[in-house]
Amino acid sequence: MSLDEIQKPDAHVSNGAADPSPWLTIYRTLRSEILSDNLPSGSRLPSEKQLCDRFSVTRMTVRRALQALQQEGMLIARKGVGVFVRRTPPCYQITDGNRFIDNITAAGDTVGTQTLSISRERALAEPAEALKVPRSTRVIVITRLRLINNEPTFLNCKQLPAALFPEFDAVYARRQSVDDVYRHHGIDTHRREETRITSGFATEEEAAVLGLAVGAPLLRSRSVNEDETGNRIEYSNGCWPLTAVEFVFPSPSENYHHTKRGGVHG
Amino acid sequence: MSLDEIQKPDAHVSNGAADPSPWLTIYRTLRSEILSDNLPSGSRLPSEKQLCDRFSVTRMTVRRALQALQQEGMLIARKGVGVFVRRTPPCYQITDGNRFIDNITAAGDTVGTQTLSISRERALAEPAEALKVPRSTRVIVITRLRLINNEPTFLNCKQLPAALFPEFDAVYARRQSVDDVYRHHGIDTHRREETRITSGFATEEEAAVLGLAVGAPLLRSRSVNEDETGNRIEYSNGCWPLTAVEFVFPSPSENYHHTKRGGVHG
DNA sequence: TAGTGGTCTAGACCACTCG
DNA sequence: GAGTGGTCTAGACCACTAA
Repeated sequence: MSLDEIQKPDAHVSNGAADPSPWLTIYRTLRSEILSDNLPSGSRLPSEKQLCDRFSVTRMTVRRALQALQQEGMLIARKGVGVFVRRTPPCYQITDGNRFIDNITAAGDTVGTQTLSISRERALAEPAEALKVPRSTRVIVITRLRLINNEPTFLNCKQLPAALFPEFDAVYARRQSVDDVYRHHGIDTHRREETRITSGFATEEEAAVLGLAVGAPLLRSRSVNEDETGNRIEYSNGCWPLTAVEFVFPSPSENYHHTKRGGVHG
Repeated sequence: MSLDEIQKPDAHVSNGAADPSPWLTIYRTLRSEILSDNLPSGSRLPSEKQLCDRFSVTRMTVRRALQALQQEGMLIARKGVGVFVRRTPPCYQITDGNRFIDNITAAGDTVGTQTLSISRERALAEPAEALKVPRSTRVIVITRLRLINNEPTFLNCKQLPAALFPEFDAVYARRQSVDDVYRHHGIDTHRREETRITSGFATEEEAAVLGLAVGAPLLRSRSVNEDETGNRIEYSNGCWPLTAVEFVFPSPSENYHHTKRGGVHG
């Protein structure tokens, strides 16, 4: 296998020979029409019935193609309404160590924020461990949806030890900025302590806010921030549509690995 | 997270036999049987026809459930043979900056390697840029499948500037170790310069070697290694089944971010 | 109320694998 | 040749949305 094949973005496409199967033809046709902006972002596709006529197949065959495109995040269906082009998937580069907003705006894109919920809860095992506080410590839980160029692109949920930020609500209500909350409480500087990348599949809620199909694959990021004295101040959990993001991690350290006899480096 | 968490909207009715929808019931049933090891890893499921009888539905309904489980990497179908449980998905932690093998063996797992191909090619634009060599420079392309506990888990393709490793084949043939090739050519130490995490969907080839369904979501990692003098010696491209891996990136730098008025930190 | 997508049925033919 | 999964047909009923 060549590297080209590893990098090939086309998933379902097999040999470029003649029509392998009707649904694959429909898949490829619609996909290229979306990518060529022939079906522009946000536009509504012809109804399934109309697509049946166009391609001379039954609904189940059309739906097979639509389902694959939904899984990839290119289409989103709304029951009783229609099927819509979700986005010509751009891929935003997120460089670890930079602020979210700097990553995006540096490329000329605009960032928006919707605060979905703010609540107080008792920390569960995992966030408690990450924040180095006892379980059931009171935490502020804030869920926000980040929009890039007005497209819902990143769903984020932060947990902050409540004791550290007694005036969270007032400050956040005024500025909608967690950074401002930090500053207000005397934290002028902080750093990312660790980032973890995993993945999964969209729950109903995630799918709804991100405009994805339920069960669509997601990239999940989890990180911990600490202030300059090493206090853990934030546990953050977020998810992206699979195709929407590329994480860039610069050189993790200046340590060199010594090659080992008989070892294998990956 | 998975489709398992889908809640039926009209679940207010108390009759215990309330079926949300047949395919979702089948999905959940099979999924729990796999996770509970009732259907052990590697075992063959009853044929679709048998599942139809068991659940009293038609094949299309059974297949709807099987398709979702294939997409998640829990099942893999082999035409003309049957449907098999792929794995009770473990999640391997890969910490950036460590060697591949150290990451895995530290947790007590075993690592194996299958060399799939070795060839010489001319560098395409992207690897050439990453390696800081002109396009069409001769590179050694080596594709390997890494097995963890005898399960194909990581597909990796490295590109090395051919001029730097004139005796690649002889050394690699002897030891099957890229590290040994480095040492043989006087490179005793090297470091990861950058790592990028993206994702995508399995091509036919990737699906075949990883035992996944075509189009199943993948995590892709791309990295560049350099020697102690800063020469780029390796461009590496790999992919994992979505649920098989968690990437851990420790504190990227000691630089602190100053909170910015009106800024938002993500 | 008309149109949409979500689901399901009961068949069918095919390519593939294996004994 | 028997059994398997992959695909497709031509219907059907439902829940949902919008005019």
